[in-house]
Amino acid sequence: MTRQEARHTQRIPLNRDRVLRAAVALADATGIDALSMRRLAQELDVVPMALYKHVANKEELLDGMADAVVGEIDPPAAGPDWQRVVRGRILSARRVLLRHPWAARVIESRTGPTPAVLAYLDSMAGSFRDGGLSADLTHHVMHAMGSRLLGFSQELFDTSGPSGPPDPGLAARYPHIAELAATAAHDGGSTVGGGCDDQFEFEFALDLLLDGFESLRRQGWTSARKA
Amino acid sequence: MTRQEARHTQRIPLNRDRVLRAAVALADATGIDALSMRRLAQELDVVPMALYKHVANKEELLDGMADAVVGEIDPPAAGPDWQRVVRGRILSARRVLLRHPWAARVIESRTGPTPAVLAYLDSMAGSFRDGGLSADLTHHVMHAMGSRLLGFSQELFDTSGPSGPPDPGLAARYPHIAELAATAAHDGGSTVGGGCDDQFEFEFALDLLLDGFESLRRQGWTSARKA
DNA sequence: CACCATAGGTGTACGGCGTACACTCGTCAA
DNA sequence: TTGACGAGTGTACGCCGTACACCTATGGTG
Repeated sequence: MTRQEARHTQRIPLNRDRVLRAAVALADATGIDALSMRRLAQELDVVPMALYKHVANKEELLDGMADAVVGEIDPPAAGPDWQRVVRGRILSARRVLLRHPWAARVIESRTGPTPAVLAYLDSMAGSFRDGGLSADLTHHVMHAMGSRLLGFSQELFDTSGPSGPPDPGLAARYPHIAELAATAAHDGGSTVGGGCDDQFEFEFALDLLLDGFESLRRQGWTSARKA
Repeated sequence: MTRQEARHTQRIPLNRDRVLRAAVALADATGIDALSMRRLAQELDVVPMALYKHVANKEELLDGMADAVVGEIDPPAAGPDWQRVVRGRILSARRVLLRHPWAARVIESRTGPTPAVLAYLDSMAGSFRDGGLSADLTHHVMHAMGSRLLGFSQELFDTSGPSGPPDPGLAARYPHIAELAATAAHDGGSTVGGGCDDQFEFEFALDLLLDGFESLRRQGWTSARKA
């Protein structure tokens, strides 16, 4: 077998899809900060510049990765109860985001919305409208949800991790936070170590918002502002 | 005047505070992406490595910048109505964040909470507790607020910018979004161009959440979960 | 068949980044 | 006088994204 034949048989040609797949896998495995064009090329057994035949630049690569992730979200389930429909889909989005922890930051960093995100938001707006919310209310509701629509928990800092024993000095400086941490500590649930039950917190906020929206819908809320 | 005297008189010695101040100013002026150690050093008329006598590395510089910004938030006003107190402080935080548009991303990207952020959160937790919310409820409420506590609007994409005339093809592909954009377009308010009234949207979501919290407080809500 | 345009992969190179490390030099205590 | 020390310097290394010129196999056209 000549070298050319060997190369011929073993090497499937690159294409945009394979590049994006590999990028997502690499980000999953090593984190978004470790994702460089050079590293990705190496993973694909190719010289870095080869990637540029399939994506214009790194920004476009990130766009494609964001779209790939958003495309993993389940389609909306049918049903008469709009809160259930929306809730279910958002929790699906959250599961996707948990599979790809880097994705939240990437999606947020896109300057404009990518097609898949637009499609998702459009479909989500449709769910609200189908549920009987006015266009006016739906608009503000979508804003109020913000990135929570895509399952971001948008915590201020990462509550996971080792966390270890609480710093005693910290309790003195930040008494209220210490008190909160104490209440969180002595209930079991899905939180084994020290942290909070992120899933509970997410659903708590989500349901609070959805209930608020439904209440506004029932009372025929309309934005009072006009020129 | 000798060269030494000239140097002596014109050059105030660097210190951590001056470095942080300059970094914030530079980020305000040119954006966070344009902030590099080299560029910052140049701004301070100093060689890049000089900065490392005052900050350990770039991450610590960003930590310091985050703390500086959070430190600009007004202290809590006193008052019997906890919703007013919290609301006022969050709107102050939002004003600060609008002055430093890069700050949201920087704060979010910190791996652990910085001291100023901790102090802010602690004080905020205190406001909830003073308002009569239980430690339990306060805990979940803080999570539900998430980064909104610091005034992040956490929109999915930037609604500012030129935006221009709406793409007609876009309306066909995303009919619900087009409908929402239409409702947003034909009301005046503080939105002159095409975009939404971000301040209205922010306060809408904020008040919805605060009202929800107060409602839970009144009905003596407690998290039902236990081991 | 000969030809050549084209698409995909290569190699080299540039400018920018964060920062390690060894240095100089002015100040000040002993 | 000396010697430690803190602040600023200079050089260098290994990353990064990517412009640009190049090679080469492929496939349509005369």
